[in-house]
Amino acid sequence: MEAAEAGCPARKWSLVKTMYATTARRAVVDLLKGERRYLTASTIFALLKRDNPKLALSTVYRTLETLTELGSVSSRTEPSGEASFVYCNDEHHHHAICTVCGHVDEVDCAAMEQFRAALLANQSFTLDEHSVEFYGRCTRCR
Amino acid sequence: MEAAEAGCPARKWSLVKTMYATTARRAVVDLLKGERRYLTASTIFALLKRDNPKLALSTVYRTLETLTELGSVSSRTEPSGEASFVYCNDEHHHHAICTVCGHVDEVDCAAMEQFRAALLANQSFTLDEHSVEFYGRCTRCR
DNA sequence: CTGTATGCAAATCATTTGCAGCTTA
DNA sequence: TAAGCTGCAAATGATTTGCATACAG
Repeated sequence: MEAAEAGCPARKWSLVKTMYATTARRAVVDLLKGERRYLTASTIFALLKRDNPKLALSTVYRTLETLTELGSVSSRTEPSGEASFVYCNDEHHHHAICTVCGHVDEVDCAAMEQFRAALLANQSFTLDEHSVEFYGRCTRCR
Repeated sequence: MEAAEAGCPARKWSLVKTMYATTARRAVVDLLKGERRYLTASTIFALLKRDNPKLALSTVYRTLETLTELGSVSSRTEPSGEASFVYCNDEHHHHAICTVCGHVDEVDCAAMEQFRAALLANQSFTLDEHSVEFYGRCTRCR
């Protein structure tokens, strides 16, 4: 573990050569775009297995890794320790997660600027990046 | 994976019966209190192994689990997938992590209230819990 | 065709667990 | 002493990897 980059959300772009629009990839993306909530690799695998009987779990993992590098997918770690993934555009990385249905919305956080100023003033901490997750109830579940 | 509790930071208190103040536990707590930065179980194990040659990695894991339940320790997941832990008091759960030295400070976030109001007004999201991590440079590393 | 992606099975690796012996209160 | 710990080694379980085959462009 590197202290200097203790989990700071890295934005890495592989030197993408060519990206084949394969059946498996389309399936994963379509599913995630439709769900809009965090799903584990095995859940995704199970859901897609129906229509793609010969799909392999390793392919799901490889696809999720690729999508994450591209910034189309964001991941988190469930309390159980498993990784889970949501579809999201590359710009936003602040999520409002419904504790009832699991629905994930992206959040606009202009207010974060105030935090940055307060942090610097109060404890001389220069804010560079932040990782935020909000838990609550979405419109439908209130 | 449970959608309804998609990683919402649970605060669980085991029905603590008796807690023996063993050598291993004291060692782990002392180390974490001194470091104040996220350390993985194996790093902790390696550091303590010096003075406690017969310490077992499984004991470190069990101790960290206990401390987490008690609220004395908070954990996160490194990009590598390993879990890492910091000492912290039970009250605060907002960390300012230095991207240079890894030092973890606790953050007072009264400003979060403004977020709550904005979220509700802008996208009808009722904020219950939030998990926040700030990355930046601490006083010493600026 | 040629570079990629996939399936399958085997390999990793962090974390957990069973159990007999050792400690703490 | 008795209820809790610990070490050790074996068991788990998620994620990764090697490789021969199947596709996409």
